[in-house]
Amino acid sequence: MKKNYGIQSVPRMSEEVTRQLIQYIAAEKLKPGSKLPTERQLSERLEVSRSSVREGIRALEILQYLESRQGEGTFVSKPPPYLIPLSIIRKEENLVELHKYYQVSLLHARQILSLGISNQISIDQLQVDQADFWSSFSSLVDFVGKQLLNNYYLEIWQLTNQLLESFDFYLHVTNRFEIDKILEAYNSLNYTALTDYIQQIEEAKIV
Amino acid sequence: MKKNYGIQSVPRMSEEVTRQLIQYIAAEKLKPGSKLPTERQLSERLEVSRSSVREGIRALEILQYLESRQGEGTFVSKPPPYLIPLSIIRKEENLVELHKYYQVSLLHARQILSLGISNQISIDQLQVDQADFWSSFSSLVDFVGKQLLNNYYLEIWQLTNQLLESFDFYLHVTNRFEIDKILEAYNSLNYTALTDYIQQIEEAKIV
DNA sequence: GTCGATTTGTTCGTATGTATC
DNA sequence: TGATACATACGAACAAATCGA
Repeated sequence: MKKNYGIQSVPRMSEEVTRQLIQYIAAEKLKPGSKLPTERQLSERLEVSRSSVREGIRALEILQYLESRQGEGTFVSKPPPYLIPLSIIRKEENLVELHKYYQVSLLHARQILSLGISNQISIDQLQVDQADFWSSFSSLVDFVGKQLLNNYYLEIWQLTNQLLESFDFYLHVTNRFEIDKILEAYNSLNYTALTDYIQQIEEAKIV
Repeated sequence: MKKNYGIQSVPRMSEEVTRQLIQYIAAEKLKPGSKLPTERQLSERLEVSRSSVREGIRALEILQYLESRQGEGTFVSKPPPYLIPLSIIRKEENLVELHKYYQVSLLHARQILSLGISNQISIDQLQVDQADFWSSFSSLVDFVGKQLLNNYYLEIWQLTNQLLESFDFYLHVTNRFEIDKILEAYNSLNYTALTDYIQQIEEAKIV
């Protein structure tokens, strides 16, 4: 009885290839322009078919991380994109790197809430859990973000926030914040108070 | 002498598949959770091999746009991600959609320049073309952004800016802006003047 | 300029694992 | 339990592009 534990039942070969490729490039410190082993070599080393290797490469290619040219080979084209899905990264926690996501996340949270105020989006119907700041903050941003015309702010925020959560990053934020202060600033349309508080959040100590 | 300048000489089948899939989903107005035709059906309809179909699906899967489950099928998992590379989109200009990118782009430009000021990043060495506002503005953001610790701001900005440029979006911005005002505000560390001006840029008329 | 080796691009056939009924 | 539908995976073969001798 082998069932779906958690995310994915059976890891896909092509996904494994993607992971290995990222790891390989990092380990070998390959710069943009560097050539990767041929598909056949990768196929042998990783002990998967060439089809699977190709699928793995194709995924990294749409992220503009790799580029393969017929008759030449496959090359590293850019530094690893910030948007590599959770399922692929799964490396050790890197607080320095995660802190960058934290900043990007808060930038968008601030933007979403600011626009929420200026567009007079009411949050009366929102239920928040006073006890857990980050979960209630997430609910707030999510709630407001979904009602904005520009959905990209929310998308980037969700992406970064999701990543931070999955790595339990918020546990490393030692400062205690209060969701009430944010809700109060929001409801009283106090833009400066809101941004100031988010500024404080951004400057929190990470341990 | 035919060289590969720019994009790509011959479009790849798998890339064509990704394009078609995006188009198909949009045309059929498929919601998250909707099932796509089977790989074999797609293979027949698009007249490509199953391998190519799979490669195309794999690319959209890492963007978390599709999700395929063995024994079940392939499903739409999320609305089209904002980060779909230029080579794939290539649809008609959609000013409404592009305007969202414009907003995201300016959000990051503002953040980059603000951090540039507070980190006292000098722009004395920067050469700008006074005549073309957007090209000089790009140079500025790029120049400052590269010197920040957090490279994700720059990455998102580059992504959106690149897309806007490729669709000649800036030609639709009728207002005339002056790069000097921005440079002056930046050099005099006048944070509010800077953000105010960028605010004006964001509110520009698009025709 | 041609030839041959290398490498990615593409296809097809086959077998297997998984989910649903 | 069995049957069906579907994705997963492999390997062989050939096409097309690139590069160097």
